[in-house]
Parts: sequence; structure tokens; C-alpha cells
Amino acid sequence: MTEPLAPQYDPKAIETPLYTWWRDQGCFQPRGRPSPYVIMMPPPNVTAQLHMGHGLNLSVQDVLIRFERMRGRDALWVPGTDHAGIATQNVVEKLLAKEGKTRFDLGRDAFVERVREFVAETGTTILEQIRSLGASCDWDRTFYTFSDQLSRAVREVFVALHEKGLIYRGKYIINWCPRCLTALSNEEAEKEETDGRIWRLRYPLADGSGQIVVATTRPETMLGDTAVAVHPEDERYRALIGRMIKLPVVDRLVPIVADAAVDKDFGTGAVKLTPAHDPLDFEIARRHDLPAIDVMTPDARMSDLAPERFRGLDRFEARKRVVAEFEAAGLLDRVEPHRHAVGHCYRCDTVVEPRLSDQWFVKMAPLAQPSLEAYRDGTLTFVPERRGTEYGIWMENIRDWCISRQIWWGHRIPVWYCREPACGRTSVSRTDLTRCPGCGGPVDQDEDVLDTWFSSQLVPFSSLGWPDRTPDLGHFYPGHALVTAPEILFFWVARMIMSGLEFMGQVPFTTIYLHGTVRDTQHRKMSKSLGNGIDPLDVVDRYGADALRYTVIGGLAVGTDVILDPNDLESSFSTGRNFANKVWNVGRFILSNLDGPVRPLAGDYPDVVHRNELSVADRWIIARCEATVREATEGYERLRLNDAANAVYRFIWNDLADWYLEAIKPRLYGEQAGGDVARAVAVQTFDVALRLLHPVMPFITETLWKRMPGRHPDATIMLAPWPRPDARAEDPRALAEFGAAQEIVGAIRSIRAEYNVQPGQSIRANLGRGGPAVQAAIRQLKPTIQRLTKVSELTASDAPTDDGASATAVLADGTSVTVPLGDLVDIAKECARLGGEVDRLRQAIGNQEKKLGNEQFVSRAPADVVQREREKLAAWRDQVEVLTAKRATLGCAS
RNA sequence: GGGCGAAUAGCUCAGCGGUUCAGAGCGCCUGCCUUACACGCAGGAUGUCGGGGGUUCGAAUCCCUCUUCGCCCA
Repeated sequence: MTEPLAPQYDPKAIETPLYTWWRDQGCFQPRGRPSPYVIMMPPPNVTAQLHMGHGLNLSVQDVLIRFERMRGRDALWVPGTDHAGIATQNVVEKLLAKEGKTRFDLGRDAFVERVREFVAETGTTILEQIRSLGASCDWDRTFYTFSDQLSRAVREVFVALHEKGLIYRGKYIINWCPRCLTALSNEEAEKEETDGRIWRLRYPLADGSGQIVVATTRPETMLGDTAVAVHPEDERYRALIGRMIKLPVVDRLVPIVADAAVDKDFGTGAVKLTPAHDPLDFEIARRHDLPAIDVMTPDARMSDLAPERFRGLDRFEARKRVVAEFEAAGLLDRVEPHRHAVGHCYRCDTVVEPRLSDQWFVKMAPLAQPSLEAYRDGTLTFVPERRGTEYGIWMENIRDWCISRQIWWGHRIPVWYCREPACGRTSVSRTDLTRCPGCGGPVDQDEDVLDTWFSSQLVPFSSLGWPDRTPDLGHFYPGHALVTAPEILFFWVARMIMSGLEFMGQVPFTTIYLHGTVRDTQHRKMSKSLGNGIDPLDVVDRYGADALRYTVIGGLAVGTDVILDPNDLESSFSTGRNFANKVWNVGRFILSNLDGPVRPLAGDYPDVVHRNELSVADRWIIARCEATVREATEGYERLRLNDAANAVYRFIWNDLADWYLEAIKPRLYGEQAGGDVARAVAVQTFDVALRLLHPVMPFITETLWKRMPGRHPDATIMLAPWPRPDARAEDPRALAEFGAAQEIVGAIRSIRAEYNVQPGQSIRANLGRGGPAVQAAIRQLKPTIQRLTKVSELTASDAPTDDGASATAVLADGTSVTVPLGDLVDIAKECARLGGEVDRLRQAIGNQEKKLGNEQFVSRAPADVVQREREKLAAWRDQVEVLTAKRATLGCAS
């Protein structure tokens, strides 16, 4: 640990061993303190590979958990994986397809076994990948939604809800994926804006006395039509209500019915009713006692209930044929383009087919009510706020949740049907049944499995041991923050809240942080199929986890997306990488300038540094450090992580490195007295900065922190106390005085650059007598100013210089900064430059005079504002005076 | 169709309910390998804060409207 540090930060040499060390030391585990702070990781799918979305999501969680851990909370971050029913089944089916097999060739048991093997092999890959990001989660508590423990919770919840009458089975229109061959919930059927068409079809009246034109976006479903509906108050059709239609193509007689659910203004105002293939039609049909004819097979081909010539045709092929037949018969009124939202399967993007089928549902309204309350009464906080509005609207319009899936990979529905026709009893059971509890006859378990989210929603308590009342459950429930992407607000977050309230009586977390999405420079979501993804492991490999973390956290304003360029990782992550290197070198510089014990800055020690030993620069950096503690702490607390990260960035780079370390070099090198004090201040403020930065950049901060003097080998920054604000460190005077010195240095450097003074060349400079801050700066920081500007002789005098060939700048308070430059000065150029300044100021003065001459402003604006504006005007007038005097000296033409 | 959000330097974004707020990072230009860092140092350029209207002494900042883009829900 004492070998010299490399001039460039090399994350590779550090990160993996450090992560292992942390883990071995048990740093990621809670310590049994009284105030827990808990985050549940949104479990990635067992089939998932780490992508930047995870990178962002995990970085945020780790920042929060590390922050709270350092603040003394008993921090627990629980990792886990999701068995991901459809997704995983799809993956394995694809593998089988390569062998020319289907899951049906294997049979259910063998297939499930096959998936289990697959998961056993690859299911934890992503968890290992997560480690390379530095995630400080408690691996001993890793959960898996399909483990025995969590499966028990799933079954308990199903049975309990059923006992409460909140789970029912019925024949309804659900979203069906014809590729996955399963039902989907409303949330899983993602609406996508699609350019489609409206076909207007003529339906002749049965008696040949006329026709009615219906509008549809799915003509093929007319094969299953059982009625035509119009609005009861629609004058156009009133006379037709009750008459019969002879359906073309299928030659079926169907009635015209009236129902208020029909939208008079859509299409022609007359709709065809296909109860087996449309939810609204289904509702209307129920009210009118109309039959439902299912004309499609599960894979969306025309079924035996369609006319023979259509049977076996794909739905889109059937659409063309139906339209062609209408056209041939002269019954196609017209076709219009139409943009509408079409449901797509969220796993395979196939167009979802509304389909009539027998499914299990959860009755949601009773569960939603308390969850809505928890939002309204402020128990739940959404970040950003507007997500709460979405949540509220969704809860208010809650619809029942279709939870059965016709797949094989998942929690099988714990329902058994008696095979004895005489009994036929349906049993819902916590334990597996082999005999009917009623008649003792043989039973068959329901074929379906549960929606994956049915188990994910339980994670906040099932991962802690529920339904057993474990110590973990008592200590760590309810949790605190939930960090995820807004896409799964309804899928997952809302349902966790509902189940948490139902089964634990308390919301599972109180803060819901919904971060943005990682996109490419064209603002497209990163995805495998677009090939615009960024592999976080690749980024970590090249620039280190800290660079990745700083880049995404620092660039993440609340609720906005993170834009990264997959084609230029260098420019995407250079901010983070460069900053890591800066931190490294600040540490390297400080450490390499420690030649002995470092005096403490505070505390009851004989060698403690007394306040009167501190220079202005020392007091300035201490005050700046203090301000940074406040800013960063507030940023983390308010989940404005970018503000926190950027505050520390500015402190380390712009204050500590650019100014303070430069200012104290003479003291460190022994050219000036006070080296020991400078070392003490540098060590102390850097130590604070490392702690403030640790949540965002854990590896580099730990590495440097451990090398700071007097550190015990087992100490870790992860458990170092969070810096506390200390009002005694505030120092407005030091801020003003050092600020004045910074201004002076800036002015002289500008002049040097303007006139191309060689960097090595010394110059002279004179400062006019300015305000108190400038005077104090000259008195106390003269050597620093000279050093930073390479000025050999710095005078302070209001007397005009004898050398007219000089360049001049003027500070905000009217202090003139004059640099005699002899031949280097081009008088004409200097005159023009100063003239430009004067013009600019005069214009500002004019505006300011107008503002202050305005009665309304002076009387209505707050007094301190007016006062400040007056001072501004006075300062500008001073500046003009100084500049015009200088122009006179140079003999500039006015 | 309904609801919501965004539009600020070449790029990505801050600016958290009005009067030093016109900023940061990256990029760009100039000069420097100054014994921590060229992943660096110093200096510099760039924006009628999407258009229009309004409220006000004063508006990127509040209100209305239009345009463009994005998200959610029907």
C-alpha cells in the first residue's frame, strides 16, 4: 500500500481486488444498527446481459446506499434475479429450435427441466457482471423469484387472495400473443402508434331493402360478426334498429342492435360486432345476449368456424381475402388511411390479438384503493413528481389483472380440478393435491402458470423471508427507496405497493425514484436489435467503473434521459475518466508532499493547528470545503445526484487543484513558512472531498483514502463518517479576499495571453488601490499572486505609471491592473481594446441609469435590490474613469 | 382523441416559482511537455434562452398561444 502511485490512474489494477476485499470484510452487509435503510434491486431477468440501462439503474442505487451507509444507517441493498417466464421460455425455445425441436416434442416436465438447467448455468451471469460496477449489495441475501422460498410466498398470496374473493376465473377478452401462445396483461400489450387503414364495408339488409356501412380496422374479424350496433340516438340509423343483416362472405343473418357504447362519430357510426375478438364488442354482446364466434386458432389462423376457404389462413392473409371478396362483390365502400395504437407483445413484439378465453384474474379495485390513498396522503413520494400523477390516474382507472399465462416456465397456478364428473370440484390449495378433498377422486392441476410479475410484486417482503415472520422481515420491512425505469411503474412498482399494503399493512418503500432511459445521440433507446447499445463491461474495462458511474450520475438530471454515443465511447465517458485521473493526481500530489506526521486540524491534541496559524488561502479552501459539504449532502438527500456529484467535481478540480494546491506549493517546498499547516489543511479537505465523492466513485476514493496518513489497514471509507456541516468553517471574509486575488490573477493572465508574453518571461504589474478585499489580498496574498502570474515586481499605487506603454484591465470594484510591457504593447491595439471596454461599460451604465431613474423600480423593487443596483452603477462608473484615464496616458485618440 | 413532459452555445445538459443566470462538461481556437496530472495547464470564441402575445418596475425563469419532438393512456 505504500508503493508510489502511477502518474495515470489505472482502474484495472485496483477495482477487482478492492471489490473482493470489501466483500470479504463484510462491508456490504448491514451491521444490525437500529436505523435501517433498505433498497430492493429491481431483479434483472435470468436471461439478461448487463446493458447501460442496468448500469444507470445500479449506479443510482449504489450511490444512495453508500451515502446512507456512511451516514450511519443500517444499509441493506438486496440483489436478486427474476425467472422471467415468457422471456426465458422464449430463449430456451429458440435453443430447441436450433435442434429442430419444439417444447411440445419434449413435453412439459422435460421442457421445464431443460429451462431449469439453462438457468442454473447462466442465470447468475448478470449478478457477476453487476459486481464490476462496484455495487455494494448484500450477496448473502440474493433472491430469485422462482426459489422455493419465494414460490411459497407466491402460493400463499394466491390462496389468500382467492379466499378473500379477489381472484376469480372467467371467460373474457384478453390480450393474446399468437407467437408466445399465451395471454398477456394489459400492461404487457404495449400500444404502438401504427399506420393502418379503415375499411368501410357495405352490409346489405336481409330483405334487400338497403344497406348499412360499417367501419373497421380489422376486416378479417367480420367472419365472426354476430351483429351490427348503432347508437340508440343516432338519427341516421334509428329506423334500422331491430332489422336483420345478411353478412356477406359468410352468409349469416345477424341483427342490428342499439347500444349507447357505440361512438356515433367514429367511422360511419355503425360498428360490426365481433364478440370473440374485441373487448368492447364483447361487452355489448353480453348486454344483448349475442353469441360469440371465435374464428381464430391460438396462432391467429382462421379456425374451423370460419368459412372453409379461409381456414388455416393467417389473420393478415385472411384480411386481404375478405377485402378482396367485398371489393369483387361491390361491397367495399372505401378505404381510408388511419393511424391508431395497436397492441404488441412486450416480449416478442408480435401484434397482439384480442381473444376470448378462460383466464384467472385478480380483482384490483379493493387493492388499489389503499395504494391510491398512500399516494394522496403523501406517504409515497415520486421523483420526478409527475410520475405520481401517472400513478394516481392508473390507480383510479384500475382494471382487473389477468394473471394466468399459457406457458410452462413459471409458478403453476395452485388450483386442482376433480376428474370425477359427479364431483367436479375446484380446489385451491397451499399444498399440492393428489386427491380431491371433496370426493377423494383423482385431480388435475390447472395447466397455466402465473404472470412473472405476480411473483416480482412480492419481492419487498418475500425476499426477506415472508410468509415466515423472520428477523430480517421485522428489521428491514418496510424499505425506503425504489429505483427503477418508468416503464415498469405499473408492471411492478404499483403492484408492489398494492401487495405490500395488503399483506404487510405498510407500503414497501416511500420514495420512488424513476430515472430516465439511456439513449443514443439520435435519442433512440439502446437496444440489441438496433445495435446501438453500449456494453458497460466494455466501458469499465476501458475507463473504469468510477468513470462510468461519474458520467451517468453527473449527467443525470432528475427525470431526464441520459444520452450517450455508442460510436464514440471516448467522448461519452471522458468526463468521468478525466475526473478520475484528476482525483488520482491530486491525491498523488498531496501524498508525495507529506514528509512526516500530519498535524490535526481539530480536536484536543498538543500539535493541533490553531486558527491563527491559518493563512487566507487555508481559510478559503476550508470555507469552500464547508460549502461543498452542504451542497453535496443536500444533493444526495434530495436525490439530485448530479448536483451532488458536480459540486464535489468543482471543489476538487476548480478549488483544490487549480488554486489551493498551486497557492501552497512554496510552503510545501519549504520556500515559505507554514508547510505543516498547508499539509494539514490539504489532507483534511481532500479527505472530506473523498468521502463526499465516495458514493459516486467508490474505487478511487477508497484507494486514495486508505493511503492517507494515520489510516488503520482495516479502515474503509465505506464506513467512514459522513462529513458534517460546521458553521465555524464558514468564512465570508476569506472567500472575498481570496476571490479578489483570483480576480487579480485572472486579469494579469489575460493580459499576458493577449500580448503573447512568453510563459517564462517575468513581468511587472501595478494595482490601483481598490476596495478592502483587494487591499487585503495585496497585503496577504502578494507572493501567491506573483507566483501564479509570474510577476517579479507587484506594486500597489494610484500614481500614474511613468511608462505609458502598458496594458490595463480593471476589476469589478474599479481596481486598475496595469502591466508595463514596453515594446510588446501595440498602442493602437491597446487603445482599441480599452475603447471597446469603455463602450461596453457606457452602454451598461446608460441602461442602469434608466433603470434607477425609473420611479416604479426604485419604489417597488425591494430595497436591497435597488441598493445593489446602485453599487453596480457606481462600480461601472469607477471602471470607466480608470479606463479613460489610462487611455489619456497612452495618448489614444478619443 | 385525452393527459404529461421537453425546446438554452456545434453536441449533451444545468439554471430548483423574477432583479450579478446567460452557465457546465465535451468539442473548437491560441499558447504552453511550468519537478501531481497533455486523461494536463493558461487564455479565448460561440447563444435576439423555439416563434408570437401577455402580466410586471423587471421574465430562459410566471400566464396564454403556435410550432416541433418525446412519453403515457384510450
